[in-house]
Amino acid sequence: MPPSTIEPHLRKIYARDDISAEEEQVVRDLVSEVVTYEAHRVIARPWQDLNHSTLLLEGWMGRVRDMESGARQFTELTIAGDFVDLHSFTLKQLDHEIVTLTRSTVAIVPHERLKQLTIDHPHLTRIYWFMTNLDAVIHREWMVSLGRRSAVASMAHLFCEMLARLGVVGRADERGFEFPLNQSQLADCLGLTTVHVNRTLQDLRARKLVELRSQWLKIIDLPQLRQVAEFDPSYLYIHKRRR
Amino acid sequence: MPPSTIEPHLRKIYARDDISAEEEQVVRDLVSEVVTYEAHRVIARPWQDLNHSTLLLEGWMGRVRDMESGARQFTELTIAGDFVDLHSFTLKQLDHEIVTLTRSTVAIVPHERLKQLTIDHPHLTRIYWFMTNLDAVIHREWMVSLGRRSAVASMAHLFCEMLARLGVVGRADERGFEFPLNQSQLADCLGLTTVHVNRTLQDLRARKLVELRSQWLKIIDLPQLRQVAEFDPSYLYIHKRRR
DNA sequence: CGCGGTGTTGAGACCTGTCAAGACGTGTGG
DNA sequence: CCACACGTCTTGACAGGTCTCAACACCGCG
Repeated sequence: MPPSTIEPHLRKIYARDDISAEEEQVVRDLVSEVVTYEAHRVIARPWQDLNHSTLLLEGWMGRVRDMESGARQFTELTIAGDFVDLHSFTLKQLDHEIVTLTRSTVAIVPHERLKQLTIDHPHLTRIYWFMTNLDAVIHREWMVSLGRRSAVASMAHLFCEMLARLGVVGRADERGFEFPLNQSQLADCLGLTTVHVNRTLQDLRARKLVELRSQWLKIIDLPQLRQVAEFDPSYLYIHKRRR
Repeated sequence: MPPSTIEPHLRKIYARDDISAEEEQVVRDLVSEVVTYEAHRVIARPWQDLNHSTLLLEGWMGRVRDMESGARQFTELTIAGDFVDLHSFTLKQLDHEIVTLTRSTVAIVPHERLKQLTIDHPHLTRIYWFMTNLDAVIHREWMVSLGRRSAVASMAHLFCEMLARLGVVGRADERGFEFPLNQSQLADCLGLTTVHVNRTLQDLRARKLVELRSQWLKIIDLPQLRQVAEFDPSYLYIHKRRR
């Protein structure tokens, strides 16, 4: 496991904008403490009052909506460098759970410090505002998958998305990446059943696009995978632009 | 048609936080001009550079993702008082189209003024940041519909959502509201086909929950409708809280 | 060695999609 | 005032993707 530092978060920022050395220090000083959680823990429950946001340094976490029927829908997967719940700063309470998918190390960022940031650092404020807007962009892409893509295409799309996002923080290359979700969790991302996820995975494997074994996603034919997914990475806004 | 003013927007704000008289004036001064568009126009295309955001004063607009195959997915419906693309301020370009569903009057808000807002008015900045986070909350609710709800339930849920949101800006009561989408557009919101939307609408009508005729959604049995939808309005954050 | 979690398989049902045709309705032009 | 046209809504028959339920296999771990 790489050391748990704020570097991936800075890489995520620098992929979208430039910040000064002073601003970088402000970002580092947002963190009040660093905590490690075991895998499969619920870190925050819906409608609970929150006074800090959680920046994921290492591991995988997710946002899940639970339904009365027992059905679940993941609404986002978060990886090293992502804020898991930056939106809790303005929302104060979340509409979903925050869970760990693997053992995870996080940095705690008190909302009080974010509030001070909105007073003293308009540029960083715009960058963090951008980051939550980026979450919404990813949400929209998932909506397209859930609403309009076939099971194969949406699964392929998810793999392409994670490859691109993990690439930004140095956690993936074109051979593959660690993918810690089981088939049931994958089903809850894609709006499918476990059984169908299993068959879809076999389909992707039979087509010689990817293989998922023991938490590792092996990419066999990226160009074809992208084509099946109709994947266009533009929506991840991986380019610098003054915000 | 009610007069096109910024009042619905202020109502939307006041439903979530209080602002001072001075701040209210700042909000009013964000607007550089007011424009009216005909129905069924594309107002902004994906990846086009934008230097202003669009605040909807009157009418219905939407955000749509177009796919190569010709399939479409609406990702949000916007009504009087909503910013259609506040997120374009930090994104600079959008990942989707902006279209008018009805004749619409909008206020143009130059990004330059929003940038100045982030420098001079941290509280208003947090409120507008909240507003884009609210869009993301609605996105998550749609993801749940697209991924985990049946056709009947997600349609019922959409009607409940629009009732609640329109209520905030005084455009609906418990008898119903104007609903200008045709069945094909409704299908593109719900991730269904037109044919199935037609049958689902008949289902809701047979159950004596709602009737949709000539652009008017008549609500017959709201408690039952909510139950079918498993609708819980908390996610709309319709309560004041210091942001 | 047994156990719990996870992955795999089969058969059948069901929800939603596809395709195609026809009905309705409103505005327009002759 | 009628005829027509176009968009929209409706219907039927059938196909197909995904779900359900149940059983079984695999595997790491205590």
